[in-house]
Amino acid sequence: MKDYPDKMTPAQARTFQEDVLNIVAQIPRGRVTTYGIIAAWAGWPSHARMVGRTLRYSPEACALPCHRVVNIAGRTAPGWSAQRELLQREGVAFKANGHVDMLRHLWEPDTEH
DNA sequence: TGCTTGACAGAAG
DNA sequence: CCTTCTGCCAAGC
Repeated sequence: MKDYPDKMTPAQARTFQEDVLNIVAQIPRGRVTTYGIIAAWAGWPSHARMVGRTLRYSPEACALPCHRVVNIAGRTAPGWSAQRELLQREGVAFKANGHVDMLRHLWEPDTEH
């Protein structure tokens, strides 16, 4: 038995987007989370790419700390060099390979402070 | 309707 | 560590 639906209805797509933005808004300063984690928390484990799409194309995302979302390897978004500086400004440590130190900064919605 | 594109993830070489 | 490939799935064309 599957624990999640096969496809999103328009209504579910709206909910998904709201949940994504909602979660992103909760990421504490100096912490980061991943696309996959956000997708899973929104109830759609296999929709990590949708999270990226939502942040990329939602006007609301601009007002949120969307720079605190990186991929699971700690790599910042391609074509967005400013993201790294925004994070460093918050005290996020980067490893020698240019990736975020996930072990130190990874944050999950249910582990809030 | 069918093929291509990603702000992804994971495995392989 | 980096590149490439596969699986993933909504959007665009």
